[in-house]
Amino acid sequence: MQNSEVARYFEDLADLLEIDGANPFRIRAYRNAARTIEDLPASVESLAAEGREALMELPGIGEDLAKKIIVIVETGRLPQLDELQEKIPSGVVEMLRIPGLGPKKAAAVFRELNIETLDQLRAAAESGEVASLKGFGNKTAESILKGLDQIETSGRRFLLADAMAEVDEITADLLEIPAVGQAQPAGSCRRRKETCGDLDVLVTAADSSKVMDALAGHRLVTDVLARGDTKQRVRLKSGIELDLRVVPEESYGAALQYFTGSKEHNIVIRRRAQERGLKINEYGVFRDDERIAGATEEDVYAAVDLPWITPELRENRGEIELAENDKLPQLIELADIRGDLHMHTTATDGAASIREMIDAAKERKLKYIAITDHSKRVTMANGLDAKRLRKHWKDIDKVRSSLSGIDVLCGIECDILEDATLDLPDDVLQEADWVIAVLHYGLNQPGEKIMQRLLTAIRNPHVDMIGHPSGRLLTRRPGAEIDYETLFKAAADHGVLMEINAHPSRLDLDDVYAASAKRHGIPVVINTDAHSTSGLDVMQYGVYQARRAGLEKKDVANTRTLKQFQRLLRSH
DNA sequence: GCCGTTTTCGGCCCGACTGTTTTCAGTCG
Repeated sequence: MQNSEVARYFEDLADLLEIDGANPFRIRAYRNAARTIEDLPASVESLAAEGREALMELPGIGEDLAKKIIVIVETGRLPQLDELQEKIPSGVVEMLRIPGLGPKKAAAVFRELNIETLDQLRAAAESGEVASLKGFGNKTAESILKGLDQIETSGRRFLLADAMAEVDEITADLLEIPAVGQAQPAGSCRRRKETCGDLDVLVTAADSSKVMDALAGHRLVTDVLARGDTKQRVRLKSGIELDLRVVPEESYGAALQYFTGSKEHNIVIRRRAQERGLKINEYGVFRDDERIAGATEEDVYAAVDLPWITPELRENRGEIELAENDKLPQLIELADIRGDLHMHTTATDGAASIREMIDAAKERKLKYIAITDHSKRVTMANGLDAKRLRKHWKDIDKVRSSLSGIDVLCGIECDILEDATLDLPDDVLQEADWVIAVLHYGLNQPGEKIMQRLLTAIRNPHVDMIGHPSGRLLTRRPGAEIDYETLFKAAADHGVLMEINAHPSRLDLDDVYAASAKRHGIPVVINTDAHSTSGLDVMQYGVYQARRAGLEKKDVANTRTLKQFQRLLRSH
């Protein structure tokens, strides 16, 4: 059973308990547990097999939750969840997705009006029944109707690359306003999380109404959802929502820290403040009523005896302990990248020729690249069979011999077929400078079969790297069911590298598993998987993901010179 | 439900905005 499945039980239980009016701290305990399990690099199922004590080592998992996890893993059910689902119809849980309608109101329409589905809710909102409930009114009914329309289209998450493009444009435009001092994006976007649910922008301004007017009239904005003295919420044309916060200069650092999150990181930071007799809010760090810090983030962290922590690490996954012991990693930067070892040309589904890709790589100051077109199984992309591949390599060789300033490897992105064989014979793979093995098809196969395929590839002596290991496409489809512990152990044994695919829809390995690969001593390679010259520009997103995983320059193989890289390949 | 260099009980981060309210509950981030 996948960790995310186990986590789902506790998320669902927490939702139901909220509607049921349970103790909020108990609900939080379930949500914390869900998150811990979700973020766990190891398989919670195998941990459960070791017994209760092993599970209780995990933060936020006590005796009761450990028992529940074992029950879930062994039976596929959770009795408490079954009972509550019996009591509360699934339609009532769905109501929580309506903005402005939380567990209390969902419970009210269910209990008072016997409403069990979203359709019934719509009818009751239209008839005025909802508005007549105590604590409800016409505005609430209207907002429910609007929310019902909205959840059909939104509620989704957005790719980091798309979110950043929008929030950066808006931030730059706000900075043009004379009344604005500082401005920058915060939230998950600033933490470079692979997807963002909404956008946050923080500004300092003498007159907040001028800033809010400007935002309301911005070309990307369609609706103003809420507006107060310091906070405004708008919806963009793309459907994503954006929060604007206006704060005074002396609070800018505290607000930036606060609105960058993550929530989990901030809870721990605030607890540290409490332990020191301090209080942190978005206006500053206070001892009693006296502000002792707040203008910069550095000051806020210093107030709780910590060095500044880079936003990418702020997930409460151990960064605070590292900061405390002065062990924060020196994270990799884009400028550290020397090579790009995954890209396509017109030989298969790329838009640019060999020569164009090489020139574009040189423009981007890359010292070496690998051309890695598809193998024949990818018919849609005009994948290469042995004969065409050998001809392609000859073409590459011709171009590279006439060029200086960049090294070019003759590579291949070879499919791992559904029957766990490779799409090209060994004698062909042997001739390659660089072999990436990947899953493209049959991603829904059972975990065992998937692992058999990956392990076959890893054991093949010609395979150098597993590309986009899970095959996921963010916001569109989940990845294959992979046992990462087994995968990484095998890769470490056979000297096979792991990719962080930098394409904004992939970012695969993800942050949690990239960190795990590092712990297994496996060098990670960050590649663009470019299908055009501009596709080479997504390297930045792969670097963000690597930073979120805590990777340093030395952990990423393509920060080395080509000679060092090839030595690593042979020795590893 | 978890957790403990003040605690095995009694805490658990903190504030803005909205709508329905005459002082606050619910929701959200």
